[in-house]
Amino acid sequence: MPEGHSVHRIARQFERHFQGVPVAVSSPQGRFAPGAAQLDGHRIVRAMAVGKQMFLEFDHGLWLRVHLGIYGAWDFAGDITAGGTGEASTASIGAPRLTRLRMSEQEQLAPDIQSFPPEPIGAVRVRLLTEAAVADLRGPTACEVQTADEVAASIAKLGPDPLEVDATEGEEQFVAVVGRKPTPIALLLMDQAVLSGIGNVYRAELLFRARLNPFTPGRELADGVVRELWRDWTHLLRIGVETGRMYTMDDEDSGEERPEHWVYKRDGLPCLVCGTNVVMEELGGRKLYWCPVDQA
DNA sequence: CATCGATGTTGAG
DNA sequence: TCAACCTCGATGG
Repeated sequence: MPEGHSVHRIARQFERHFQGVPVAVSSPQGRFAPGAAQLDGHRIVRAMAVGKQMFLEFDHGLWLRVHLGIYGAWDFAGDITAGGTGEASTASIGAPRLTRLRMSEQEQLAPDIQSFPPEPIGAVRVRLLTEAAVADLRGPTACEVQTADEVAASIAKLGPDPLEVDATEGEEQFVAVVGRKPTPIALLLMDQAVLSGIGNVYRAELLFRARLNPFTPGRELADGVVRELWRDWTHLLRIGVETGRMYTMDDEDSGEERPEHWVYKRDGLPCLVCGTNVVMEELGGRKLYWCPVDQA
């Protein structure tokens, strides 16, 4: 479920609380026991997010690759901080508070844990445990140990992630690929081999913000329009990573009663710009929302 | 309390 | 094209 911004935030949590210290790796559920044994006791030296995938590098050269899929989630607990760079630690001067934070497409604080480490809840595929913090992974689509070469191969299959690649190179690559595809732009934006990290919410919102017809073939779009899509995705992704929310309306301070999004999940409701009813259609097995007038 | 559907991807057919 | 993966909040009876 999470789109790219969440994965960057999760990687940030690992950098902040798990990097540089020995990590006990286990698989309470059992399904990942062999992989856990390969990593157990080593230190995490790097956490990297590329699109919707996260890669944790350990000090002996092996990596953990995780993709949350549609309902995977990380639960962090212990002496941890929640959220963005500017937020203060929850640890007080005295005993650390035992915060519990669930990170999936949404982030939510759960009631503090009573003892550390807490018992695993449900089917925990992998548990990463340090002296101060614990991370439990549940329901992922992918969770595997990789060599550095395998990591490189995984990343090579992915289109550019604006926060991971050189901005100019990423933009040029995206423009070049879109420019030769007959595929509807709505499908290209969701194609992780073309551009990394966009999911169904950001897809619909980016297309509306650009006032683009979702069915326009990539190669029929002017380069400038495609560049603007890249730049807007970069913009929205940055906001998402900093806030933990999928802000797409650029006016957080306007009325409290405003909808969260321009068109996503607003089929049958009036377009916020022109009043025409937003429509929904299945495309490539996913629901696509757009305004038939503003995005004609 | 049962059922549905989801911000995703893979792989079978 | 569609089921499977196997979680969990929202919805309805």
